[in-house]
Amino acid sequence: MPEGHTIHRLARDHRGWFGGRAVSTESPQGRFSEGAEVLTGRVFVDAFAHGKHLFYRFAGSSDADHYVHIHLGLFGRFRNRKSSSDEPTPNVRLRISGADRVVDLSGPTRCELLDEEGVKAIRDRLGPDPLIDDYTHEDCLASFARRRGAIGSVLLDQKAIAGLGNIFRSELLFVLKLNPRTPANALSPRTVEELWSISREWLRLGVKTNRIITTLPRGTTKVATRKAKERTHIYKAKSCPACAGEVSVFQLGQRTAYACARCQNRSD
DNA sequence: TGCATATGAGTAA
DNA sequence: TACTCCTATGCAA
Repeated sequence: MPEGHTIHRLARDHRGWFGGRAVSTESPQGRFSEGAEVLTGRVFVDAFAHGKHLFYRFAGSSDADHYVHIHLGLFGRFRNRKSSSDEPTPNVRLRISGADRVVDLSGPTRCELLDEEGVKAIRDRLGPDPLIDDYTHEDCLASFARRRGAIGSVLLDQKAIAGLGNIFRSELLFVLKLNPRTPANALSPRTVEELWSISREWLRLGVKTNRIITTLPRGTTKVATRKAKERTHIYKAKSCPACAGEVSVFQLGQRTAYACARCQNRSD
């Protein structure tokens, strides 16, 4: 279930469970055996996220620190295990075992060992992440201004803004009443600021609740249990929740987009 | 039981 | 643009 909030939540959890202590690592599947061998027994210093990318930092002994870069892609997922005596399934790429926590990673698009330079190279390619406080709506505005594509495509482009995925894309455009084909560089500063601020709120709520909820009134923090269909407005909806009209389903930026042609007519 | 689908992105052409 | 990686889930049969 990887949009950015999932990754930031994983970073937070893993930092809390393993941070500052030596852990053991293994690759039951075998595809990260060399990495696991380098890392096992080392101190897990930190975990952090940028967009949908997860990074671990491991202490070097006499050498430089080691980093792990993980990207879940569409299929990757982490599972928590009770203890290291639980047999991993054969497709587990990486298992990390700490004093009282064990996590299994399966199906990632990327799971690789990097040095500090390597981490920097990846982060340099990523756009501003609404969950990272160093970035502001100004960064987002500057980024959008440089792009010619439709806002519906740009929202999925991790170089433009990092951490949003296909669900948040449709939901953001819906609440802003924006036509997905509006050029990103045509949006007013005010609209971009609003887009940034809503993204931040939704992603933060996502970190907290571990799910995507876009239907809470702005500023609300109390989350009532909601059925899946009530958590989003337009994504995969049959009809528009505002006008009851038909939802248009189309490909935009290589992915399926959902929008109401009647309500989302702003071009800014 | 089996198949379509999915919240992603790199690479080749 | 098309193809590839790779796994889990939900729903139809």
